[in-house]
Amino acid sequence: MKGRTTLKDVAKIAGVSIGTASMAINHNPLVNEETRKKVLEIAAELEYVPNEIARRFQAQRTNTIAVVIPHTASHVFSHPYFNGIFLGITEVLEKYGMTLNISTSPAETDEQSAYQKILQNRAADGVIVASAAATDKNAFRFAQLGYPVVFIGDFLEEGITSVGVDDYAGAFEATEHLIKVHGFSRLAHISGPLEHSSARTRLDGLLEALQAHQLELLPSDLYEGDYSQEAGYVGMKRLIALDDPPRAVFIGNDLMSVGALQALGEAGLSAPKDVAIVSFDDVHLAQLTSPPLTTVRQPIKELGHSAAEILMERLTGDVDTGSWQRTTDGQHHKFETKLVVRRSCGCTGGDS
Amino acid sequence: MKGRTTLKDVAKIAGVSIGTASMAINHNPLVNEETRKKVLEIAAELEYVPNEIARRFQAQRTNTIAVVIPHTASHVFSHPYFNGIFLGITEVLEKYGMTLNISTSPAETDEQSAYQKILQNRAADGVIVASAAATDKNAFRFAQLGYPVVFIGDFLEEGITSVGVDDYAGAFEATEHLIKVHGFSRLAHISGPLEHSSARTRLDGLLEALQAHQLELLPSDLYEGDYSQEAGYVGMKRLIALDDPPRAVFIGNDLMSVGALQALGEAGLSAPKDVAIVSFDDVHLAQLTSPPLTTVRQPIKELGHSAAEILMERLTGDVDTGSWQRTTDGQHHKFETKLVVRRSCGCTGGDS
DNA sequence: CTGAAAGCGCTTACAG
DNA sequence: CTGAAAGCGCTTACAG
Repeated sequence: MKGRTTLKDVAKIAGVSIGTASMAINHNPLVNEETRKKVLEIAAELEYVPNEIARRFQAQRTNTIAVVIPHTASHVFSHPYFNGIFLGITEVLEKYGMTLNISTSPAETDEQSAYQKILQNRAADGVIVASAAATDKNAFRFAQLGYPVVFIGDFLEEGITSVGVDDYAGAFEATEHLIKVHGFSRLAHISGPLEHSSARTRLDGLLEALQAHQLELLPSDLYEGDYSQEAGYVGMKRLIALDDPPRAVFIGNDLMSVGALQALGEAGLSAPKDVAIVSFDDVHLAQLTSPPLTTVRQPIKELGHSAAEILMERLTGDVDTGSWQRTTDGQHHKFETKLVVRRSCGCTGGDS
Repeated sequence: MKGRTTLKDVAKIAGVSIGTASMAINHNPLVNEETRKKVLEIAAELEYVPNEIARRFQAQRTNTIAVVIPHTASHVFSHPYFNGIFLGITEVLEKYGMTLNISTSPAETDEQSAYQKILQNRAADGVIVASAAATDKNAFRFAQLGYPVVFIGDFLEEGITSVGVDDYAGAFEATEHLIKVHGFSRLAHISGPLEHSSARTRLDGLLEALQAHQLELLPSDLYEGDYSQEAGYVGMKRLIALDDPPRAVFIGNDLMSVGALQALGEAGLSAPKDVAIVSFDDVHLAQLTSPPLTTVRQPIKELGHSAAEILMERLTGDVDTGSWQRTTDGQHHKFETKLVVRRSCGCTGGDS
């Protein structure tokens, strides 16, 4: 910190100019072998470490990728979904020597500020936006300002690159499983926040599957949650309090299913005996509940992975071509989902 | 990105010097009210955003705190413990407008590199080290280099500030619960990696509690794990394969208990009927297993919180006093633990 | 109250 | 192959 040795010190002692010292240290082939050796030697002796901030300033690059998640830190760090996202992103950033900057909001109602922090500082070379509402305009500002940006989720706007999952097919399959395998003719649904396209699309998949079997969703059988455990708890309480409670529920994510299971337990009920449950995500938790959850697996880590790869491609691609608008701009990558059958639906299957 | 408007642009159009423009934008009271207004107006018009990298360079501060965890990203993001740590840290950094930089290692055997990344770059104003082995010398380099650093865990070296938990008392209480409440006279233990002081200290607590009741730990009743679910699984398999398997196990953390429960299930056994289990951590998972875990609660989020607060205090304290070696240097903060009784130990208690 | 200058530590053309 | 200079965008003394 204090009096750190600088390039200037190294250069002086090595008896060369700062420029030469710089090139030596960066292994620029222009510099003479012997000179380089000497410089490196002195640098080692003085324990010289390049000042990264100065480098970044010089290069006008931060070597940082921001992940913007317009929710509170508490939300983000308690939802296993984001863990998977972070893991995927981190793995690729590590490869590129980049750093991850997680930007959350101080209050759930103040989603703006997660964006603001990045926009204000411009302290990132690129941005990944996750779990934003489809209606969230903030997200688009990054793109407008020329930031390389990749969305995780369904953003079908022009010119935006996104990676997502086939929520529709996943929900459809989950629904059909309850109808065709278990013979239910009435399904309830605890959804995520419907201004999120993931929640909306899962609902659509459910509705279509119902319709394909000439079934309908009763208005009282739909509870809109927010993907939290609490919401699943409340939602299930509501459903079982109905005069004629549903016997099968498709729940928008695993965390809500955990809450739903709790609500059942408290009411002296259990899944799948009283209520069959099919869920979405297949996070680690899904195997631990009792019964373990039948759930639509989405490749969460791969989402992060792929978002980061695409972003890095754009960042390095930009450097190569000098152009800011080429490459994958506006593409939508979609991963397949897969129903993992465990026991909450009434199957007696294994526990994989 | 490209042609961003700079202070110079603003200054020119506003018809003032760059210095004045700078002061105006930073609300320096020296500058005349009218001048400031004009500058601000022009700045808004041009959508001027200060270049944060330049600012950092100028101030030689990164506004970033590094959290160094010498494990792989995959380890870090799958252990709920770290979620709690991140949450606590993030909440305070948000308050100070600082950014979090999570530094992990590409390979579990390569713990060095988590440190290296920070050391090399110096791209952080301060460092929090978590989950380092007691033998891990790397950690001390930060302090040697004059970095403000706070350890999470038990680091009783001179001059190092740490925040930790009373592992000893927690383990002692857990052990006594099994002995005194449930009447066991033989306990097994699945520990964390014993080069980590948390694991070592929990083992010590167990041993002391046993000894206080004239009991001993059989060598074959100790399995050294690594805090992973897998380790708990393997450890429990080993224990139940003994000729005379133990009927009660103290397990070093909740994640291993999850694995242990799996092993029991596969063997057609269950807790607490066949084996009573008391665990450590009380992460979210602990409530979800069946049976829910009786476990020693440690205030994980508070650890992160407190580590970050201490660090920020030092960082801002340093600024105030201009001295780098004052304040909390070398203090050890210790949080209390508390046994949360659920059902894995054989109690029939509630589920809180 | 404001302008001109120096400087944070590096890298990168440009001469030589 | 190397040195001297310019410059990345800001802030902070220092004159005036």
